This record gives sequence, C-alpha cells and structure tokens, in this order.
Amino acid sequence: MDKAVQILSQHKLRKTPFRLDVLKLFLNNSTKGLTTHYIEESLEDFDRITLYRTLKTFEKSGVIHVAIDTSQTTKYALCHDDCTAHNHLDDHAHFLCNQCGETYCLENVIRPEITLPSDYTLSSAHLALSGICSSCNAQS
Amino acid sequence: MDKAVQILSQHKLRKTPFRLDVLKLFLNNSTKGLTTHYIEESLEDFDRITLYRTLKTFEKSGVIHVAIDTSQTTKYALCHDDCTAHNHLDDHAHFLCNQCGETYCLENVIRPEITLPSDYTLSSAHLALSGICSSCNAQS
DNA sequence: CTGTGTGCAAAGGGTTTGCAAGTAC
DNA sequence: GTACTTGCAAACCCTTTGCACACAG
Repeated sequence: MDKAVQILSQHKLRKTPFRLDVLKLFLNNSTKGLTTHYIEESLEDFDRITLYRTLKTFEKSGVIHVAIDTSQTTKYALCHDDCTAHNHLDDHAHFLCNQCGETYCLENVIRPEITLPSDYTLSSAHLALSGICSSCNAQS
Repeated sequence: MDKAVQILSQHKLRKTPFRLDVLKLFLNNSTKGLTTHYIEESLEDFDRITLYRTLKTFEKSGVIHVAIDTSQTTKYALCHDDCTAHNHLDDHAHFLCNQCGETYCLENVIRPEITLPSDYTLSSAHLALSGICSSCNAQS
C-alpha cells in the first residue's frame, strides 16, 4: 500500500507524479521541518513555481503545516493523519538545532497549560524551541 | 527625561534623528510587535534601506527583538531594559490576533517548564500564540 | 577630525500571477 | 471532455550590498 497515494486520496487531491514525489520526501522525513531549499535539492527534475503551488495546496488541504521555529526561513512539516483543511492539529513543539540547522517536530513535547490575560481567546499555540539536537550532541 | 535618548545611550548607539524617530515608535507601542510595513506608514520621511539597517542595528544591540508569532511576517518588538547584545531576555509569549492582525507581547505569559527528549539541549523557547485579542473580543 | 550613519542605485532571493499546453479523472 | 495541474515568463516584494556624502561625538 502506498502511503503517499493514500494521503492524497484522503484529502481529495489529484495524484500527479510531482505531488507524489514531494509527498514521499515528507514521508521520508516525517519528524523534520523541510525548507524549500532542501526540497529543491532533493528533487531530480522540478519546477520551482510548481513546487510553491504544491506546497500551498498541501498546506491548505491539511497535508503539511508551516513549522513555527526561531529561524526566519519557512519550513514545512507533515501533518498528523487527522489534520483537515481548516483544522490543523499541529500544536506540538518545533525544535531548531542551532548547530545543524534542522527543525524537528517534537510530538511528545505538547503544549503546556497556558493562562492568558482576560478577554483573550486562544485558538492555537506553538512552542518554538532552539538549542542543540541529540545527534549534534552525540558528535561532540 | 527622554526615554529614547536614554535607551540609545545605554546601548552605546549614536543618537541620530532617524533612530530616535524609530525608537519612539516602539516606545509608543511597547507591548506590540511592529511590522516594517507599519513602521514605514508611521514615519513621515524615511528611507527604507536605512530603516532596515536601523532595525538590524537595534536588534544586534538588544534594543528590539524579533517577535516569533504564527504570522509569516517579521515583527519587531521592544526589548526589556535588561536585554543586551548577546543576551536577549525575550522569552515571553507573543500573541497574534487573527482578527486585527496585531501581535502582542504578553509579558506575564512566561515560558512553562519544558521537558525535552534526552540529549536535546535547550537554549531558548518562544511561545507563539494566536486567537482573538481583548480589544477585538470587546467589539463583538 | 574620525568613524559611523545616511541616502541612492543596483542587485539578490523568495514568492506570486498570467496564460497556454498538458493531464487526471 | 472538463476541470485541475504544470511549465514558462514575467513581475512583485522584501531585503541586502556598494559607495559617496553627511553628520555625531
């Protein structure tokens, strides 16, 4: 069973070769946030404009989400199975490694209880962490 | 006593008219994150390039910091008095209002205790919240 | 006076839009 | 066949760099 095909079907998106390639890239890096730069380097034969449109389509459909981290570069990461177009369930933390530059989705670091000032209504919370990741720590 | 002059002195920056204008803008919006777009609209007579350089200088000196929020636009906010060049003490939360688009610094919503997977070293944590702010809630 | 800041021009990088041709369903 | 997707060109916006002039200290 092809996971990529399944995801596109699930989100009612056409299964074009390009979309499948991009999606497989995310599936192979399911715990990381990917920059467009990285995606471009990983794709054999690509058109940058089509890539931007594909990412936007994926994001709108709930296939991927923008990973909020402390870098100023936009990073995209695979959504959970249960994300839909208007209900992104990506409240887990994103960790930017200051050494290797990778952004990791830390599924287990969930949003802690937050107390807002009165009259503020909370709809989403993202924890943007930075430091040194486990693999960089292991090398030193 | 002029607060703007004082801040520039404190950070050993030259007190040019332009810098004072920009800094006053931040002082008048001390709890908000400002976009370059907003700053440009607020300044009478400005050069965009100089503005970018001023913001970068302020950031490096610890006068302002980049406010991490869920918008994809860079926003700058005034630092605490005790921020220095290499020690930004801006671990408070940033709240993006989905209605008015304002970003608020919530000084009282501090970073909660975070438990990272083993071998991860934490150096900074930013809480990026979104929802509806108090003034928008009041109007509905 | 000296080193820093400013203003202008130009360039760079990321991202979006328009449109014709191609393709999934 | 029809609606959506792709690929190319061009444009757009934000941001940076280089350099001569102006100005703060």
